[in-house]
Amino acid sequence: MNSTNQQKSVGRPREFEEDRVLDAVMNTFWNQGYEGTSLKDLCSATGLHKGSLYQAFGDKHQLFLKSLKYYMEQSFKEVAASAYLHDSPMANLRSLLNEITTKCIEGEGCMVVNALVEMAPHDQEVKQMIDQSYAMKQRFLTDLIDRAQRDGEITIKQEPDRLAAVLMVTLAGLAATVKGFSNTDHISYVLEDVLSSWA
Amino acid sequence: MNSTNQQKSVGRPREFEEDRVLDAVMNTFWNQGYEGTSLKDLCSATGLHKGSLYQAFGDKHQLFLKSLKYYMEQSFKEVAASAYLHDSPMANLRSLLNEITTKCIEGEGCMVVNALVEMAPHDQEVKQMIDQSYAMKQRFLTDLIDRAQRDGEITIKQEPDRLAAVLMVTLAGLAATVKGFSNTDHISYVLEDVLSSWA
DNA sequence: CATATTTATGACCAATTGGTAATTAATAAT
DNA sequence: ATTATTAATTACCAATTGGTCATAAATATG
Repeated sequence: MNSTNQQKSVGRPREFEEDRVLDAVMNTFWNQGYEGTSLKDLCSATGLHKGSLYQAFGDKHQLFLKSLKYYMEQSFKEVAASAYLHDSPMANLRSLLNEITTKCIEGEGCMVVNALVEMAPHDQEVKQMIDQSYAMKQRFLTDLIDRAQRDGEITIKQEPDRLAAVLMVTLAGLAATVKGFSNTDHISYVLEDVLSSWA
Repeated sequence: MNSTNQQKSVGRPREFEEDRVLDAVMNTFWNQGYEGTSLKDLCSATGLHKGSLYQAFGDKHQLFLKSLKYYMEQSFKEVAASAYLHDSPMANLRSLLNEITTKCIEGEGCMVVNALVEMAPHDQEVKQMIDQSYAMKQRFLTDLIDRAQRDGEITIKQEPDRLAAVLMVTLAGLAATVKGFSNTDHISYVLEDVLSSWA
């Protein structure tokens, strides 16, 4: 295995980069949903024929799972960094929530929330993936809140994990709400307002 | 027009009650989504043939719009009453949010939030309907919050409409979150926690 | 009873769906 | 150069999709 992931192997070489394709697939599912996306859509988005798509990634459902996983990894990477910029846990929490809010507004929502609403009730695999990522994010927030409380920057007397649950629900709500409004001014203050009510 | 809505008219009489059908359609769209629901699904849910469905309600999209409108009316009726049970605005706000939370958990989500996530970005008519109902609910909450602030039961210094926006987003988040968890214990406290942080 | 009107039913339709398989092309190993 | 292996392309498939239409059935009117 080398750094460019182009290990020479027997047979005709791939003409596409897997991540480039996964990115296109992800974007298509992200803004059309699972049922709203046809294989034809995926082909025109990726430039591949469905035969190639199937051989490389499996059927539509597997393709969705892989693109969802890709989304989770990428978006977490993109966002988690903002939680380590400052010394104070509260400042880190603030900039994290700001970053998520910004990304959520720019991206017109969150693929995980889309999948949660459309698929989780009828798709055990999707449900499990979301469950896992939810638990991880919840722990991440709980930790930040806990430390902010010890620092005295959060004075409200409530269990950190319950406060984290409030943030998680609010963030999900943000991702949903954003899809209905062209003017997102009101919405962008919501997380700040929640946080400042804990001061 | 009479009270039973069974005005005798020329031609073969309908063999179904419009509201009964609309209710079945609503439930199907509610838990399968728009793209996830086929005409066959709607036929088996209502017991009608698609010819009848088309003649009575129009095509799939119109049928969705009508069932969404039906949902909005019914759910608002069901829930709004809990905001007039007590004298204190704060107590009314509390019981309203409790009622919504309970209904949301029982119904495994909210059809409006589902439609918001799945359709609003690509469907102008759905977007408008949701926009309207959102504005109305926001005003409803703003009014309650405003009066609770004047009563001194909400002490946090923030504009009522911004606090209402927080509640709206949190409620949307609740509707989304509920779809991923069989155990809804943690979630059921979220609205209470938000409210109590304003005390 | 005959007619006009509305509804229910089932046949029908072109287009699209997700998915498969056969063929051709490009590479590495021998 | 031949062969094995993998990928790209194309043709193909049954099933389902949303939607229409002709026909039969049920009622009110005359």
